[in-house]
Amino acid sequence: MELRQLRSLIALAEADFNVSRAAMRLHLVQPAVSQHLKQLEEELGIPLVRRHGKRLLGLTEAGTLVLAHARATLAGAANIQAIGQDQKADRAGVLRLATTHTQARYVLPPLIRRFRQRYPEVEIQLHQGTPTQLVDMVLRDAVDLAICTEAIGSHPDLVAAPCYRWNRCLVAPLGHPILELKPVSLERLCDQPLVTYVFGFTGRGHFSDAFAREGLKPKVAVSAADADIIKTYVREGFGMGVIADLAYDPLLDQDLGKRDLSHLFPWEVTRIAQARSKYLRTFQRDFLDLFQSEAAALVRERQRSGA
Amino acid sequence: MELRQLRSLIALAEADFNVSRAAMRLHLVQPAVSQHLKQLEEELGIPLVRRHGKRLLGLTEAGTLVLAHARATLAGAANIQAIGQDQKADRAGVLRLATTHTQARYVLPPLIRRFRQRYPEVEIQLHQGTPTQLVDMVLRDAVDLAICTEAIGSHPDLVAAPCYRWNRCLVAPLGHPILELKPVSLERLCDQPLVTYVFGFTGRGHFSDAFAREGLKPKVAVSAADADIIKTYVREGFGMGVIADLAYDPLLDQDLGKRDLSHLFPWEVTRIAQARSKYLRTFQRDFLDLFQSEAAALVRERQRSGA
DNA sequence: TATATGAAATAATGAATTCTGATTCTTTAT
DNA sequence: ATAAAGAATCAGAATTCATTATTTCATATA
Repeated sequence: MELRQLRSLIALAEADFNVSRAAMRLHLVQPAVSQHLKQLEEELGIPLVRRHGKRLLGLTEAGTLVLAHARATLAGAANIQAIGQDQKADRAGVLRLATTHTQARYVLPPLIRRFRQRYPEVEIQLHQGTPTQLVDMVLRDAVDLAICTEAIGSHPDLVAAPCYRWNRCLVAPLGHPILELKPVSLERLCDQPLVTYVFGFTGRGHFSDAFAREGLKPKVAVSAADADIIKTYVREGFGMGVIADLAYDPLLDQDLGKRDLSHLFPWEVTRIAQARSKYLRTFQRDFLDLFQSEAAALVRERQRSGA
Repeated sequence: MELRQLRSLIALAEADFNVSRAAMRLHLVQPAVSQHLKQLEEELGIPLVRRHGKRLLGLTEAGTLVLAHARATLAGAANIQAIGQDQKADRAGVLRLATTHTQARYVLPPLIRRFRQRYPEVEIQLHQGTPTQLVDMVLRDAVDLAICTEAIGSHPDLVAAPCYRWNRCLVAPLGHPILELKPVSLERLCDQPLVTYVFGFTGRGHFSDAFAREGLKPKVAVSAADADIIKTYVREGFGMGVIADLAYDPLLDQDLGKRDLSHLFPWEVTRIAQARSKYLRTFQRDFLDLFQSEAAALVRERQRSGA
């Protein structure tokens, strides 16, 4: 068994089992990938992909298993490469982060700035996805670190460190009656249409639960994956917005009023996670430390000033 | 980077950095291994082994890191091979168990017998070691499963399933006064010299703790790694023996009297553990299940009848 | 149904690699 | 100082690998 054969299998899976396309990605030629797959199947003695004649359709059951372990194996090889780079005190490299929109937009920028000052030669890649996708990305070693609020923390192959907590706030166009209401209650939130996050995103689970527990049903007019879109629809008059408190920008959102809602919903904890078996390069670990300490301070500061 | 280079590095470490010997183990010739190491160091750009002229002395710091990840990487490759074997419904293979003496001698035999009936073509390897060594063996993928009482269960890269609990009993030559004493107490155990397990073995930690908590200090005359040796010294009159209740054999130990001590010491839990990222072949998983269910029954039965 | 097209397998070639055996060079032990 | 053990070096043979060219096949289209 050779690493290149495993690479071909993975490329194949990521290219929808189009051999030519997989070969392109690997900077190889189509017959090479065909041969790798053939060799692998011959050595293992079992078919890894389902076929119809010459066309590859997908993985067999065994193939799925093998693919997972092929990923783990190559991740091991990548770790070794990383150790080499690291020990050479090479300050160049790539930092692949996966986050949700809220983090990328409202929390990360000042931290990335500081990080870039320290490591100007490191390329920063920001990947986005739903919390579930983020977890998947770290596990598949498609990214180095995931910053995420939900679905993380429990998986046995992840190591997750808590960073800071946040809650929701209500935003509405200035002059909107809800802004005058002294204590905003869950009932009042049900009076008028809401604009908030789509399911599976940024604490939407706990949001819905809070209403369900009281037997209430909010009228969600529009739901979106990120706060910018939500604010846009709020400005357009579709309803009151419920977004993460982090996502209210005192400067840019002066035309929107804000009410804290932390007495109505549970606090969410944002964590930063890595794959357990991942070797983090020095600058990657530095980013993790930076994020854990500075993000916490930053968010606390912002929550105090904005409240 | 090639898998064979990683194999050479590992063989090197396991052959005390004697290149020729490492090559032998790999069925290669000395220059091949030399080259692998050189290639690896060149690709990574860092020295992996410390040298004195041409002699290799040991790993550098980076080398230690790389070695660990090399093991993980090859374990991944081995997993893939195992999947292949398994899916071919190949009933042959190797089951590598690591246990302490007590398990191998008093618990495993009937289970191994049953397992062999089911899988006559599987070779069973019984490795022995201290609990710490056992953990190390599973983590290094030197064995498939470890059966062990201490030091296991907490490590994040292990999955451990509890199987049964046991406690200690006292053994002494027939006619020994302690055998007549109604309730044996910790104080009485301190009256005369004891023969029991060496430290780091089979619950010796909890054994010593129990005395320490009462401010007592037992007179341990002889300590040994396994119950057979302990019983031998008891027969020779060196003192009273304290061994695992499992290790008293009603047939072979008729010349020794037995007293239960489970009111004096905490129960120990024996677990069976595998590396988290390990793919277990069907027969290996079957053994695990067999052990978990049947060993529990067997031990309960033996504890009842012997008590 | 016949045909065209896109895609995978096959085959042959040439380049690169990997292992080996012989040899030289060093270190360590006597 | 000498012998012995062990590691690096080098050249050659064997193998492997990726490539191009070609054939075979599946699917879409007329």
